[in-house]
Amino acid sequence: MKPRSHHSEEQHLTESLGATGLRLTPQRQQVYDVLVQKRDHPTAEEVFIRAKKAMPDISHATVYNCLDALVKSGLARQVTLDRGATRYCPNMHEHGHFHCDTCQTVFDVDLPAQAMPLPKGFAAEHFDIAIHGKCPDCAQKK
Amino acid sequence: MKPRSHHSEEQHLTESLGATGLRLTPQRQQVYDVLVQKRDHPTAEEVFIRAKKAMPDISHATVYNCLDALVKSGLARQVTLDRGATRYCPNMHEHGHFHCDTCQTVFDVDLPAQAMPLPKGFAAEHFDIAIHGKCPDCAQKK
DNA sequence: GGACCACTTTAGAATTATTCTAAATCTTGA
DNA sequence: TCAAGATTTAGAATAATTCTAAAGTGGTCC
Repeated sequence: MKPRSHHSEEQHLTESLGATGLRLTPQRQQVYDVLVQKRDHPTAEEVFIRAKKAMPDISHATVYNCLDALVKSGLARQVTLDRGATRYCPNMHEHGHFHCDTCQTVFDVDLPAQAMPLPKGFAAEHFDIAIHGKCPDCAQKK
Repeated sequence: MKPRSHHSEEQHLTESLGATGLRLTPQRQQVYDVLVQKRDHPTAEEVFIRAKKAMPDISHATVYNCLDALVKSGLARQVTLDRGATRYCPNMHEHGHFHCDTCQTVFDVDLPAQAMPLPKGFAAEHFDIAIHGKCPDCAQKK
């Protein structure tokens, strides 16, 4: 048995997409790269703008399609805070999002393995935890 | 000292809005009533449609304005689930939202007094917890 | 007992976010 | 090589929200 040292990113994408019946395409790769390169929770529009730099012909609809594909395949998460555009995050580790109401930054924060006690019968598949407040810097500046 | 048996809803609204520098208007009252009468987490558009029945001249922008006023005054919460319209909820008791991916219903669920351990320095003001999965009925029907 | 001022509402236009459509392109397996 | 299915594309269409300017409302200070 050939030892696989570690999955390359490409392998990882191919497998995750494949498991959902989807293919890895250059556009999906590109959109994923954008998410990973700057983990600032960009909106679809921002992803579009960044992706265009490397791939000028990519279209708006494709970015939405790619983001959906990544989300469905468990490669990215949607982050919805308030009204306004949905944001995307490639961090699949269990975490929540802290939104600083002052500087508007979104931070990933580790959260305790969700022992969230739900009423009997509810079957949870996914938790979205958004916390609003002030980040350390803004809290200090009072 | 005159005993105040309990706040009337109107008093409650007037006080909460007042504390934020806002007035209780017939429109705000109406929008609040819509939220309280059917607690199914309606979107702004749905609130608009329902409010129009009792107040045919109310406008779209006013509904948004009223909802914002209620949220700012701590009389209602925004509920954002995935992409798509924001929903509103007059339940100010600490709770999270369970969204059934099958029947699309949104349930209020009690959650443990948030002992959510945040990294040092973060000052949380508000938690939004959305859980996706299957509600008891849909989970059973398999 | 009206003038004033700040707050609100209104209709509709404008903007923003997302989805849809139909045609062109690419992939893959037979 | 072909056909079927998946994907991308530009642009139109729709949905969600915000903006704008004008008109309405209410309380208060002479």
